Amino acid sequence: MATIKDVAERANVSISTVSRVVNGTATVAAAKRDKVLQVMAELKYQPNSAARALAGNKTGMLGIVANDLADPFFATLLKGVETEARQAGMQVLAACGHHDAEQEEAAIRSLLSRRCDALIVHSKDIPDQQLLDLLSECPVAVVVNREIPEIADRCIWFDNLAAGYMATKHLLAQGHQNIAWLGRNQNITDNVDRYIGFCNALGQAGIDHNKAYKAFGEATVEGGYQLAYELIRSKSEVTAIMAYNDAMAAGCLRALHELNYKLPDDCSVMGIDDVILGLVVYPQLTTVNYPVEDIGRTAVKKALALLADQQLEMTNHFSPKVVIRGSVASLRKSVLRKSGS
Amino acid sequence: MATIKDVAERANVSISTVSRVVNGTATVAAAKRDKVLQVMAELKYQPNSAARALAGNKTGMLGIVANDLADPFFATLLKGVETEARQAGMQVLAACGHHDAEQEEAAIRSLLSRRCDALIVHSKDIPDQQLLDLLSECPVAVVVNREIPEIADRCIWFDNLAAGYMATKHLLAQGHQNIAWLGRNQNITDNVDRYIGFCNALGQAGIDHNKAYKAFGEATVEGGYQLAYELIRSKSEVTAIMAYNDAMAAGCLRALHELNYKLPDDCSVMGIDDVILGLVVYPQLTTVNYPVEDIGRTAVKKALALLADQQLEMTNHFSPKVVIRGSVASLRKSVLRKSGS
DNA sequence: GTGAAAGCGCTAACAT
DNA sequence: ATGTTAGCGCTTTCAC
Repeated sequence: MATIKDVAERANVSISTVSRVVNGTATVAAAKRDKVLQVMAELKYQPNSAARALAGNKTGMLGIVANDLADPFFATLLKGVETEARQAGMQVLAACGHHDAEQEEAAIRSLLSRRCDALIVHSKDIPDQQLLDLLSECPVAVVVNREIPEIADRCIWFDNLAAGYMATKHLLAQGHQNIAWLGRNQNITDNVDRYIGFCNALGQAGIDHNKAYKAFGEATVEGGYQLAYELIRSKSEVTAIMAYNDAMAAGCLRALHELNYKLPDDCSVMGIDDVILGLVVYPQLTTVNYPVEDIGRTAVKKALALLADQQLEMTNHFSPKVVIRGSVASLRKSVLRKSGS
Repeated sequence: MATIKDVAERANVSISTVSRVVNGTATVAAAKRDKVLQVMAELKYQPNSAARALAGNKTGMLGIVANDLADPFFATLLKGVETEARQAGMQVLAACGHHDAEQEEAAIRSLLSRRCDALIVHSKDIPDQQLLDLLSECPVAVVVNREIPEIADRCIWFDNLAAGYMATKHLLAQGHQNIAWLGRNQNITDNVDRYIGFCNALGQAGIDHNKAYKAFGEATVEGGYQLAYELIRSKSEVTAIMAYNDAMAAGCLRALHELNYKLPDDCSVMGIDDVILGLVVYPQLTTVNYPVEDIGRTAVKKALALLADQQLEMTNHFSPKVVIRGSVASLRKSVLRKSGS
């Protein structure tokens, strides 16, 4: 591939002049500029980013650590990040943690090694202190979906507790009392917080959450399916299911269909996340919106502001919002229907 | 961040020695090696990839051009690419084309500029010749989901025509005759090929495809929904819908539910792609498997082989496979049910 | 086994 | 407005 030197020689100018034309860092005589531009095209010149990074001490790359790129949740986060980064002329370098502490660390290290100008980190498996330690090597790092007190101003998170609370409140408002919790069998903060929100709402309604129906499994469509299938067969008095996330809720819906439940009247189902899955199931899922794409964009904005040393004040805390669709019915209606059949 | 020089000084060795320890390119006396290792840890040394790339003339980066990272299809492709790349110790650099020729070109250029060792390209909007021209600047490029005669050996594609054909055959085998085609309103080869497959199957069954029911719209859940809704209301004699992809098929299912169709008996629906959406809808979608993740992995393997100058012979052509789930019923059953109601 | 030194392609002073 | 030059941090000969 052609280098800046090749271009300079062919255009009879110095490499500085070529550099100026490429970067627009200073004015160049029109004739020379045109000649350079022409030669660049002829030679299909593409500046070497490695050399640029080395000389200029910035790479123009934004690193992002996610868990699993195929998961709609991370894919959406990534999209938000990419959109915003591209607008700022930066490239996104993605590395996967695969829900594993060691791989998460390796992912961060490789991004560090690439000298990304900034890092957006989604990590659940590395302990706070170790993460802080790793990130201390990075000029700018923003943490998403996690709150670390020491760097609270560089954390962007979603209020999972409020999400669990609001979702459950919504179910209670529809008259449901026998509400089951379909949880995730993994103690990450998301899960714990949503569950606490669930318990709080129940407690406030005078329902003892210890007596609430609960089942725990994998946070996937399949996990939700299996859990719901078992639960409903043994506890037919349950009139509403609060799932940890939309994937589980979708599995849940499928199980109920298979058990010939008429939805949503025979049983209401509520999710949290608001991913695309909720739009394709029938009935469409009533859920709580988790603005992932927005979070991704905000994380990048924050990172860019930090890079530019602007103290740009912005929310780093996103609140949930209930999205009403078709999977939750009021209990009254359900009961009427049941007694009628 | 610490440099190789810092490490060398602190360990009382030359930078060459540090380099040797880091890369294992030559044996170093045990004592020195240990000292270097220790200092590296103390200083949290991370080799600067830019400098490495510049000096070593390879970046260890694999570039991938996709359209939209949030689309489950590309997300899965990306996952396959990432998995395979990571095993080979390479990092993935993603750039988006956003279904637009100019942006696709910009994406490729930026990847070229980054001096990726190899490129995996998914491009639909750039004409063959221009794409060849762009890729000629890249040491190794593999094209996915497209066949360009000049570089056929570096193309990995899926037989869309066979997919359309097999899917339609499946519908015909269930006795359906009034089959509607829910197509994409954009002439990319995928769409055209699948449609030709559809027509061929129909023709073989003695059905004039010109008279077949057709509707075209956006290849999304929403697009499928709207199209199906309109189509079914005006052409109730349709007993089966062949959708361009799973997303449209999912939208289709929703429309039918809303029209109070009993599925799959009142109307069968078939998709193509086999993405996660098909597992959450009810009934689960009968579709044709498109092994995207596999294609992603194969593309990387091919790229790596090319990099290593191995002439590794491998399939660069993936065939479809029908995946039978619950959204297609045999016509006989449907008719019986209809006359009985 | 180890160190010195020459680049890799570029940017950013610094001259002119 | 333009050219010269000194690095950026590393790999890789080439000597010893």
